[in-house]
Amino acid sequence: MAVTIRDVARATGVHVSTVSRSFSAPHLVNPATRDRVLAAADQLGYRPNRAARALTTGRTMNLGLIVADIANPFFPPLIKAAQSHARSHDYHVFVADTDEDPRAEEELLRTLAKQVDGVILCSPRLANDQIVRLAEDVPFVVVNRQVEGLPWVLMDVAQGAALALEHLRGLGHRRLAYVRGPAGSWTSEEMRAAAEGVPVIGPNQPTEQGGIAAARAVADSGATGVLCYNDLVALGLIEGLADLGVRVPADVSVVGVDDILPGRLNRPKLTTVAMPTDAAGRAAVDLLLGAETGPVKLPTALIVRESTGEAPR
Amino acid sequence: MAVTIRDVARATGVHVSTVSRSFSAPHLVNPATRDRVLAAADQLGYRPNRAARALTTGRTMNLGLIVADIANPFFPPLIKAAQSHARSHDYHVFVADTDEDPRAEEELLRTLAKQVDGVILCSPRLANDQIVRLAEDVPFVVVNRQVEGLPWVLMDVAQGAALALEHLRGLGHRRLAYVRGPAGSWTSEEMRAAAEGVPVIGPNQPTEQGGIAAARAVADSGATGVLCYNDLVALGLIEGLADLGVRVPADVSVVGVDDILPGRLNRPKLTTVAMPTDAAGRAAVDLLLGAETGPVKLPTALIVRESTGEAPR
DNA sequence: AAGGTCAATGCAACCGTTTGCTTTAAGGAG
DNA sequence: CTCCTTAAAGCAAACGGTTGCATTGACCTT
Repeated sequence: MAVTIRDVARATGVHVSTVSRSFSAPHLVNPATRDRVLAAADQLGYRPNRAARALTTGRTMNLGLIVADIANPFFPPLIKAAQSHARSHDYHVFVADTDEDPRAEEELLRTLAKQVDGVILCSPRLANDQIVRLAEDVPFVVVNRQVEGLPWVLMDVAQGAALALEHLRGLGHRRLAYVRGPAGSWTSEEMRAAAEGVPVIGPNQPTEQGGIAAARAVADSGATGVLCYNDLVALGLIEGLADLGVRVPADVSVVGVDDILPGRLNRPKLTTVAMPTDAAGRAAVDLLLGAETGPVKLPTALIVRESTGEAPR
Repeated sequence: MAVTIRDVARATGVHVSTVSRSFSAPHLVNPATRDRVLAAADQLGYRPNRAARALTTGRTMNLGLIVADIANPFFPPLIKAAQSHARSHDYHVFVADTDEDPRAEEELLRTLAKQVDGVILCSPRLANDQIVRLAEDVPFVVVNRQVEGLPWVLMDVAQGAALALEHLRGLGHRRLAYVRGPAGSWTSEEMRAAAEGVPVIGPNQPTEQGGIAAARAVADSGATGVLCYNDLVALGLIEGLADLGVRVPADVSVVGVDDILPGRLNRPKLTTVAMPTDAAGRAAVDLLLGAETGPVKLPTALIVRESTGEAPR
C-alpha cells in the first residue's frame, strides 16, 4: 500500500540498505547515487515509517507531555512551545491530561514510558519518590517541581513572590498577607517560604471560588497588600472583597500569579507575576534531547497593572 | 533490555504466539493458560511495544490532532476532550500546532499521515480541495468546517447566532448589527447567513483589537443589539464603546460567541453563545474510530449574563 | 473402533528499517 | 604487476510483535 524503502530501491536500482543510508547516514553513500535515491523517493512520495525505524533503533522520535489539566489556561502556552520546539527537532509530542488525578498520572507514565524517548511531567501530583521510581523506565524532565536526582525546569515563583511583595512594600503597604493555594502544592510552599513573616491565609482552592471564600478572612486581617497563589484566586478575592464593600486597589492591593488573562479582560486589570511558560516548554525539550544539561531555573517577571496602588493612609 | 513477549513466553512455558493471543485475541486461548500468561506478564512488567505492533498490524493506535493555535483558549477544552476520549479507547494523541500557517498545516498533515490512524483537523486554514487531496493518505475528520466528501463535526454556530438574535429581539431590540470576523472565515460566513437582514460591520480581526476598532462603526450605526464574531471581539467592542461613553448593556447590548471566559472575570459578564467543544472533541474521535458515521452537527447554547438587557426606549 | 470436529497451541513468515559484516572494484604503493 | 587500502554497495539478521496455517489431542458420532 504505502511507499516503502523497497519501492524506492527498486525504482533506483540499488539495494534497500543504500536507500536507508541515503537518509540516515548520507556520508556513506556516493553523492550521485544519493541524489538518484532522493529524487526517486521524492517522486514516489516516500516517507520513512517511524514505527519500523523505532523498532530497530529503539528510538521512537516521540515525546510525552503530561499535564494536570490541558484546559487550565496556564498550560497551553507551555504545550505550544514544547510541541513547536520538539517538532523543529523532528519529534512528535503526545499530550496527555491526568485530570489532576495522581493515579491517572502514574498509569499514564507507565503506558507512555515504552513508547516515547522522554517525558515532560508538568506540575506533577505524584509524590517525589514515586516519580523517581518511574523515571527508571524513561528519561524524564519535571517542570514546576524540584525532584532530587532528576533534571527539572523551574519557574522561579519564589523570586516572583519576592518581587510582588517588594512592589507592595514600595507602595507603602505595611500589613501584607499571602493567600495561599491548596495543601500539598509545592508551588504554594515555595511562595510561602519567600513570603517569610507575612501572615498566611488558607489553604484555599486554587480557583476563583477559593478567592471568593478567602475574602472575609482577608478583610478581617486588616492587610492592605495581598499576594495570591494565582490569578484565579486573585480575581475571586477581588470579587469577594467587592461584595464586602472593599475596593481594589483603593483599599486593598492585590497581586496574582501566572498572568493567564489577556490584559484587558477584567476590571481592575490584574497586577501579576508572569511565568516564563514558553521558555519552560523549550527548556524541558532541550533537556530531554540532551541539548542542555542540569536543572534550569527561569526568572519570572512582575507585571504591574491596575489592581495595586498606593497604600491607604 | 525491555521485557518482550518472548520473556513472558519463556516464563510461562508457552509459545510467543500464545502470549500474543492472550492479549489481542483472548478467546482463542484457554482461560487457564491465559491467566498464567497474564500473571507472568504482570509480574515481569510487560507492556506491548506499540511500534512493533504497528509494524505488523498497520495500526499505530495513535491519532493526530491539528489546531491552528494551541494557546487560543477555544481549543484546549476540545483537545482535552478528544485526548481523554481517545485514551479511553487506548489511543494516544499527537497534538500539533500550525501557528495559523496553511503551509505548516500541509506539511504537518503529510508528516503525520503515515504515523497515525487518523487525523482531526480543527478550523483548517487550508483550502477545501487541498484538504480533500491530503485526505487520501489518512482518515480524516474536519472540525469547524464542512468539506464535501469528508466526515466533519460542526458546532452549529448558525443556530447559535439565530438564538442570540432571537434573544436580542425578545428584549425589544429593533436595530441590530453583526460585527463579523475576518475575511475568509467560514464560521463568520455561517453567522452572517444566519443573521439575514442584519447590517454587517467589518471584516474585523478576531481579536480584542478588532472589537475596539469596530466600536466607532457600531456606535454610528445606531444599533442597540450587537452580535459579535467571538468573545474577544465582543470584549474589545465593550471596551471601545466605553471609551465613547456608550454603556453596555444600558445603551447597547452585546453578545459574544465561544464562551472562552470563566464567567466572573469580566465586567459586565458576557452574554455569549457557548460552543460544545467537549462534545465536538469526542465526536471527532468517534468518527475516526468508526464508532459513529456521517457528519455531526452539534447544537450550541446561549448563555445569558450581563452584557445584554432591555432595549433602551 | 474409525472417522470427524474442534479447541488449544505451535510454527514460521512477515511488517519496514537499520546496521554489522561481506563483497566488489577501483586506486595507490612498492 | 601484485598487494593493500578504501569507498561504495550488497547481504542478511535482527527489532517485537501478529497471524494464517499446521499439528496435536480430546471428545463426539455412528
